[in-house]
Amino acid sequence: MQKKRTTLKDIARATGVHVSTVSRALDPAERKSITPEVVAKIQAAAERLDYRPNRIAFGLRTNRTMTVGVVIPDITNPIFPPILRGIESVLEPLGYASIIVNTDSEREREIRLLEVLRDRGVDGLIHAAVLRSDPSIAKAAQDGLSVVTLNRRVERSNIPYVINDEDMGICEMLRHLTKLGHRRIAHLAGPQDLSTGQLRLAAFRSAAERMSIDIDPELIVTAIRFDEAEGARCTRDLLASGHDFTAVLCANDRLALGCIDVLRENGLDCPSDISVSGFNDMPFLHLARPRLTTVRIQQYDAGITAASILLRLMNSGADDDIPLETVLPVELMERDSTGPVAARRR
Amino acid sequence: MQKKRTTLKDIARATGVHVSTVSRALDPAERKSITPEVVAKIQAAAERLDYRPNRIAFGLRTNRTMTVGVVIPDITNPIFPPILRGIESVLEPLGYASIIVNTDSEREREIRLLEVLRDRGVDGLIHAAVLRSDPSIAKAAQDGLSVVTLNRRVERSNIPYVINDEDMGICEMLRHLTKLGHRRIAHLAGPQDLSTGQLRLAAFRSAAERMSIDIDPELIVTAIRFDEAEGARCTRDLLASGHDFTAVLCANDRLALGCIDVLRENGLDCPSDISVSGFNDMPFLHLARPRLTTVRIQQYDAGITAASILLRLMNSGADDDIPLETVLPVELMERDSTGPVAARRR
DNA sequence: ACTGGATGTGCAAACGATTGCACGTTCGCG
DNA sequence: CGCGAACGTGCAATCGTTTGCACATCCAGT
Repeated sequence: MQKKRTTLKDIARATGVHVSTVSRALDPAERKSITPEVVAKIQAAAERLDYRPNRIAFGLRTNRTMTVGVVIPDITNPIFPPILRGIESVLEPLGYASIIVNTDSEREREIRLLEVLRDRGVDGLIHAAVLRSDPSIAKAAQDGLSVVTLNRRVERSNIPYVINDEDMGICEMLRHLTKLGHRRIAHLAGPQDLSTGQLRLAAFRSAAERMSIDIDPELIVTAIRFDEAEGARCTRDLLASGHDFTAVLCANDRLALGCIDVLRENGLDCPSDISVSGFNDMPFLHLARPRLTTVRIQQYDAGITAASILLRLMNSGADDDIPLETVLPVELMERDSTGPVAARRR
Repeated sequence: MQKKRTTLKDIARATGVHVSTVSRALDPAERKSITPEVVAKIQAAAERLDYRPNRIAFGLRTNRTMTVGVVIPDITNPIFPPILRGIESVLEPLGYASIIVNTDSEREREIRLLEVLRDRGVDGLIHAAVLRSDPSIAKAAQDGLSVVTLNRRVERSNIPYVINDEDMGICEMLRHLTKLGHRRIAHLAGPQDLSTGQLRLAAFRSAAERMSIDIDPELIVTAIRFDEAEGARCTRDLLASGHDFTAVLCANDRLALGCIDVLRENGLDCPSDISVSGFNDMPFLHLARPRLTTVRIQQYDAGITAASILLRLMNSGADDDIPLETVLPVELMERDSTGPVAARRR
């Protein structure tokens, strides 16, 4: 079907040398061991015949596919596209291609897709969908596959990871809320089987302690997914509990959006009645009203960083000391969804 | 580095048969030519040794990589993730992986990435970023590569394409606006080197003619990109022209968002002063206020359809008659950004 | 002039699978 | 009982590269 491509053999025939000589002449590293005129002749022929190396054959011989796998929960979640572009921006110029797979946060799916990627002989893996304890990925790393995790980390392993400064983000947000006079602050926590959810909850607790704010345990409710529906459900629970609160610090933006919707349904205005904050500053968030106060994380840079570390990992002589942990700075984005606590509720 | 995987040879050694026998026993199509007991023995060994076929070797031998390339302008544009999930939903279960590349609508980049994909020996290509006249992709198709284009089509070629019913969408939107009393309707057209931009403008013209609405040529302004900034610029031009209008029908949602911003800047309210409509109904649009009246296209289904056609193309005996054109239905979404024309402006 | 080390090129074996062909059994049928 | 077809398995080539090794050739040093 495909018009057949020219191979080393074709060039060898055209120039009257052996295919191994052609191979060497075309390889910058080996080129020096070949007479310059021969190299020139071969390069000319390669050019003329429009030679393009067969990556499949290369891969079979060298066991390097120049391909990396990227595992994410779901590409339709808008925080991932910028991350992918970040990854691509460092890997693509070096000749790597990436295969992106969506786990939908399902363990079965994740395991199967991991198999698929390994079957395809990826040289490395960027994993942005690991669970806190994730045997399959730990095993892959054990087997010698280069792995970096992104946004999340797998505990008790030496897999390098790139995360955001969750502590700082939560802490600044809490400070922001207290500065506005809030004391009864609810936390809409993320899934506890994900390190982001867990870290942000822990950060919330410790920051509250440091600032000596009493946290009513009933005001901490845990979502089982990071989405609007769960944000809505948790907020309903919060309201139903009867415990009073003037602000809700949410573990991510989507929970916050769901939260605001339910407040509105119940006749509560954000921010004049209740302040709500998010986390991530996801793309297109600027469309929402009120504009959400949130913590911006560096999505594109996270991709760049993870890819760079993966590169070092793949090329390391094992002597290379790769940083196990990279924490990216975050930034508080004060917008309209948080405001001073209403006088009557103080 | 990688712990080495078990190969056919290992199984052959373990079971005392020849590697070719192992190959056949493991291939459902060839299996019937082997004694059942032998098959059983081989399968058991394969199981025990955790055999996983090497796709690279398979690819080299058979010239099928079970990989498809997906070319899009930019993954951070939210209409693409659902499309990708649609594609994945049909291809992944069949063992295909996809390599996604972003062209940023740059011709150079597109050409280079196309090369990359061909070098990697993709079995087929779904291209959602073609230009109206796109020699490089036409050439690829000519060379025998299976190609389907999505959302756009390349003219004067027999490359199958999947598009939306732009005509119907524009027509219904226009009808909707006229029903609200609008007569002086501006069109914010998309880039004319993209088939969507061109088709929607043509649809606008012909629909207006059919409905006998006079279109002031000065009220048609053309964006050079499909983004908010261009929507803003064009709207400024529109206002500066001094020609009066009560509604702006935009060629896509992002143009509409930019348009509404500029109207607001100029003290004009949408929809009470001027109605604005979009196209695509992109994800997260529901966050915007006013909620944008737009035309919903079937993003996920478009991915499914394109992938299905690609499959037929890749497996066709060439006798198979593949539909050249597939037009997906669209749906008018009436929301808050369009309203009756103000009495004083009638 | 002879030895010895460069230096450049060719040879052939990998990598792990698929597949046309040949070979040796076994079985059915006349 | 014998012949040929059918059946099951093995052999070896092949896909396009890379790469360790052998083998010439040449030149310098003694």
